[in-house]
Amino acid sequence: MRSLVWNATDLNDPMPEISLADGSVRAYDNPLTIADVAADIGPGLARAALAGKLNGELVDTSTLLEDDCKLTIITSRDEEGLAVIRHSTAHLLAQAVKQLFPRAQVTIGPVIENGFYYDFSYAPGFSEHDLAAIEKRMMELARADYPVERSIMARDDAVRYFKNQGEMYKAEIIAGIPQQQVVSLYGQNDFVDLCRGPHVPSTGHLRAFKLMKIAGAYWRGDSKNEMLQRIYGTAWVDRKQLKSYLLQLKQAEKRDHRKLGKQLNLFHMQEEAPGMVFWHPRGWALYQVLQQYMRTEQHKRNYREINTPQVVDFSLWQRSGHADKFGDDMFSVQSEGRDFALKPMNCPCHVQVFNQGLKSYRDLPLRFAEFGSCHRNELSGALHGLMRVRGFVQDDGHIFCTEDQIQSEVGEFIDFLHHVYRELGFTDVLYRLSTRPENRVGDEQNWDKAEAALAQALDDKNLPWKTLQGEGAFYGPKIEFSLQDSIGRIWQCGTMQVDFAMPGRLDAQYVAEDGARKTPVMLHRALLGAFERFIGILTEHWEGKFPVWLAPVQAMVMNITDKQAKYVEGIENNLKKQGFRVESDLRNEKIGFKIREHTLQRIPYLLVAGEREVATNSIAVRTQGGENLGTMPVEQFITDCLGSEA
RNA sequence: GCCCGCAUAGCUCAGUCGGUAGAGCACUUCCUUGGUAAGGAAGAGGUCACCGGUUCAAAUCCGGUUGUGGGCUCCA
Repeated sequence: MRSLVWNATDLNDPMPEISLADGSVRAYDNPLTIADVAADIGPGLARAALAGKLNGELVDTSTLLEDDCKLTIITSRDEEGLAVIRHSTAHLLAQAVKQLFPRAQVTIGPVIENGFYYDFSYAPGFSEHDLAAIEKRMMELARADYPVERSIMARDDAVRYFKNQGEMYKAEIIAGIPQQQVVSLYGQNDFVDLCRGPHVPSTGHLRAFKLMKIAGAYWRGDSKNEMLQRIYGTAWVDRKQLKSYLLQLKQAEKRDHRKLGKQLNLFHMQEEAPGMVFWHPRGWALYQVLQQYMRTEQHKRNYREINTPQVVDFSLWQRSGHADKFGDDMFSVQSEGRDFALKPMNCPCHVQVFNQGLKSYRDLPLRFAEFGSCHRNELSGALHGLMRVRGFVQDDGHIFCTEDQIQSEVGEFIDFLHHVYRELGFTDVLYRLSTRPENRVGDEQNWDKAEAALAQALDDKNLPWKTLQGEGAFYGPKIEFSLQDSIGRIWQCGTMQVDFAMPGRLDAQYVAEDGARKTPVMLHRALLGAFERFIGILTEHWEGKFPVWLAPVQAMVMNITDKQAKYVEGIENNLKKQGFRVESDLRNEKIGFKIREHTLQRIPYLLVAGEREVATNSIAVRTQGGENLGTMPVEQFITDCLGSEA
């Protein structure tokens, strides 16, 4: 092998000429692999090379270079390198599992955020206690540094090969590939798996991984299929990165709203009411502030607040179409021989309000809002703290309008939502457009129109959005506005849904300009979604350190000795009269003790009154962060710290 | 609903090999009246989630139920 520095005159040279990422070009007198090129550049790179990017395509280092090409050597410093490591670690897991549990069948093992998983079919099932042994075997296999070798096979041969191995799931996957296609297999020691690749050159490159948890997962993601055993793992370039990731997870745990909810005494849940919340004084204060804030903001935007019944005869849900699709998930109430349901949503009730009195096109757009209390009997396994509950209150709203008004209404709504999210501290919003599902009502043209209207609205605002194919509601497509919790799970909060179907089903009409009766379009929308979920997200986002205007208790007033008790109560009452959320702590404890306690309770301002403050008719102000703002009269504290929003 | 964990005092958690339960904080009482992240002492507090089984004996082993945690599925 001979490497030459590129000479611009050799244009007809048959040797492979390789343009590298740094702009240099190398030519060789015979075909060679990416690993060879790496070795030619330097022994350090030869050791570090995990894969190559050949003309933009990610390939193995064993790939033979025969023609001129553009090549980037991928190492663990590249994002793609880490993905390759994770993918190869998934294979390592499968190899270890096959060695320890020969009867287990392999299925798929993709890379996910922070790691990978692998799904196995194994009738006796794995237990979390098995993970340690599997992980130990993985370490041994990695240390053995087996070369990872790629080979190809005709599709039908591959199907036969895996069937012979007893790997029925693999055979089924390969049988789904077009017949004329060849498939690639990757082998390491005694283990062979179907895979597109690429993979690390040898198992020794896998140095920092940890198996995290075990879960069930349906074959091909369908709950009608059998359940497989999924093992999740995390993998990193080195031990240091792994350690820092695990530490990060541990720290995120401290922000968990369930933990903070208990520590800050916001709410609790108990066995007698699974999935429903008992709000404590401080949690309810937060809830009420949030609700009042939303009420004010909606009022500014010409929403009319209404309120509709909790218990409604089943016949209404049948007419709306909800009983058909969600009947089993509704709480039912039998009384006086009639079947009622606890309302699972507010829209049919809003149509009832709309239907009272004849509406004119001049009334549109008509915007109804309700803090609507809803109950849904969610699957027990779906419940999750405040994020997924069975009883909740939506900041629901329905806009009745004409088709021509859709675009501007959706646009205004997005602005509204951004305003609210910004004031609550959220700037990272995920935008998704969920399109027509298989089970749906309404005709196709209306679905076309509705989906196009929503897409257009997102584009008009220049928002980065993704499509969720088939994820829309049964009556219309929706934009989902989602936020993330402390460990990155995505939760839908806001929504905007275009509905051409339900108004017609429930006989909503208005009189148009020409005197004809027409059916309005209905826009279902929520900004927070459910107060419960939003407060969960809000708590994790602020780590319980809410901004003053949201804080359940804005200030705690405390005395140094019993002699200042009266004075402190006076301050407390004064602030309360002005509408602030204030408490006092007159306990016979040292001031350091009280400061510690209320600081841990994340109270924004701690007000201390001792002899000096009483003498000067003032208070000493300390922030939650520990900053001493000095001594000042109450009036000054209000203007400087609380603002005037009480 | 499904898969895998977990459930001990108000909270956070110990509890070995099966031999009738322990700490810290919180709580109550007393002492202390102390100037910005834990002052001291004493006391009280548990049908070990619930139901059943094995055993001379179960917090501990086995089965079931409920709740809960992590996933899957679902999410009007």
